Amino acid sequence: MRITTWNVNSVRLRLATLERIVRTLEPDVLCLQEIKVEDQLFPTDAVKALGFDHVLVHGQRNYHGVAILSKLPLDGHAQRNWCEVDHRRHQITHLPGGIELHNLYIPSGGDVPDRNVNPKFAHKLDFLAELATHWEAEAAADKRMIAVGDFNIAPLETDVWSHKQLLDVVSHTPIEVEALGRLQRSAGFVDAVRAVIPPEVKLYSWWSYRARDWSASDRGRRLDHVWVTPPLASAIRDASVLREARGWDKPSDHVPVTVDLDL
DNA sequence: ATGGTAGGTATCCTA
Repeated sequence: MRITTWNVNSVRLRLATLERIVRTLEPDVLCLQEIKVEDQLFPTDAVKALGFDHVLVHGQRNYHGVAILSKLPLDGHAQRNWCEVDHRRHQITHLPGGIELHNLYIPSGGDVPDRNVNPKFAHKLDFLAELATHWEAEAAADKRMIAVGDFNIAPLETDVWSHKQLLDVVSHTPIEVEALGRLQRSAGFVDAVRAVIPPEVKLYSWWSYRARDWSASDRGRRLDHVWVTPPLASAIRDASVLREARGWDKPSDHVPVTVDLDL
């Protein structure tokens, strides 16, 4: 099974790019974040025409929103809110074999990495903590689970273009990296991408729109992740980041991250 | 130290 996660940054504006990504990667399951559209206006017919018979949308107007497109049948559809904030950031379904799939858009956290002056940063940390507490309580490490999405944190030194220069930049601060670490430990998650591509190798999935030349400056961060619980760790076969998609017409600022599992 | 771009919406918010 091939699963891809991609922050699409407006699904309606990006349908041609979505089609090119599907033709290039041929994923069985494609998890989208930041669809920026409410459920009724999601282009369901267009994605079904790409071969995804099973479509689960958890959208909202203007901001956030997640969707799962699948060629495999999906069982159930749950949505979760964290921190009592009505943002559509988390949906859950089941893949064949009873595998629980989580599609996540973790809050970006604003500009100032101080929870006392920046409510968005506090929300990001609280979101991570509440989800970790939830997974710890249900002993999720024993379940067959996949968690994917835009986690908005680059945990490793090689996940950013400059570890030193980003230590005080939201997405790579020690407090965020620790919060993400607790979330990862909460269900014993294996970072499927780093299980394939060694942690020594620099690897990014996001480049700012603001760079004059994103590829030349290459100031990227690895914000998008695919994690699996221990019962699925031995199924990991391959992982890749479609860097070239950042250079296509009408790119998202994120590129797709793909993992192959032998289930 | 600063400002740079993009998307959706409404003339600003979020990333």
